[in-house]
Amino acid sequence: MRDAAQFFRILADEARLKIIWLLFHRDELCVCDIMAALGITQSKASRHLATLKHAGLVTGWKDGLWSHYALRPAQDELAKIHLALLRRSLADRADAAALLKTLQRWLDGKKPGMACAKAAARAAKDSMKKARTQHAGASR
Amino acid sequence: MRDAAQFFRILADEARLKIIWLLFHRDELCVCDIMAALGITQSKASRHLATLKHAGLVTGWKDGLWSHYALRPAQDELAKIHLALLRRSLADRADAAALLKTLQRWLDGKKPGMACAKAAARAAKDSMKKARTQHAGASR
DNA sequence: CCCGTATATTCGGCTATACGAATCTATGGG
DNA sequence: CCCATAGATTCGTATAGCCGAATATACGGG
Repeated sequence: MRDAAQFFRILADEARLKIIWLLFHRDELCVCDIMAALGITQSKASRHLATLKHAGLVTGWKDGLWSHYALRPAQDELAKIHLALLRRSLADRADAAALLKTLQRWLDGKKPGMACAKAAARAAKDSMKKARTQHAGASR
Repeated sequence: MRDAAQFFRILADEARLKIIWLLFHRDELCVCDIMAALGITQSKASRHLATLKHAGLVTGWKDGLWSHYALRPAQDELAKIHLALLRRSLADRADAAALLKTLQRWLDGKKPGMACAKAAARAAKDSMKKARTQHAGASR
């Protein structure tokens, strides 16, 4: 049962849940996509992806400069069913839908040859700023 | 999605998983039952039960000196399905079955009027000792 | 009242995990 | 070569969670 707890520990992080959620809907994403969609720093994106990979939920491969990540067809039965279920239960959450839309917007704006990691970092910083002010506003 | 992560965080602890698992199979248990079955200290049992209660997964009520706890028919859809699934996926784990047997043995030995918390603490200490020596043996 | 019991809570310490910033490592283009 | 880029890793730190021991609370019996 220790490994069951371990498995849930992997899911017990909002950023990781979001990454998994996005990967349900795209075959693959690169690190800068995650940065831009979640509005997080590069190191945070990279670290969480490494965690997911290490846990076996995700695969990653390099293609030149870019690292791509994709969901891994879960080997473990516990994981498989829980992930399928997770997908369904996230499906009717407003923030999950919004997240997909943010990703879509980012992907649409992506031009081949652009400095996409920098653009992603900018986008992330903007969205962090927006989140902060929203928060400040909401707390009054 | 923050609350989804929060929910998984509750499940991300072996002791809490075990408690939930036991409560799947008995209508109610008191703190000393948990201590004895899991082989943990009183404060650990009480704290994890409080956590589960606070998370809404469990209800508790006092009956004289004893506190009883029971699973709470989950209100949240996410929680409900995941718990049902969890139950199924734990069902064919050897350690989960063993845990139930340990509980059964403890309950069978329980006599009305006995100092059951003390007996539970003793049982817990014994099982901790056994686990330690097993561990030491296995690591060689 | 006073005591023993069952449970809750507090305390102090420890470990695990998360984070941003900075740095390191590859890789491809000029 | 050299440089800019994508991503991985390190570093120092902050926070969160877990723990056992000790203490506090609340209840019931004598």
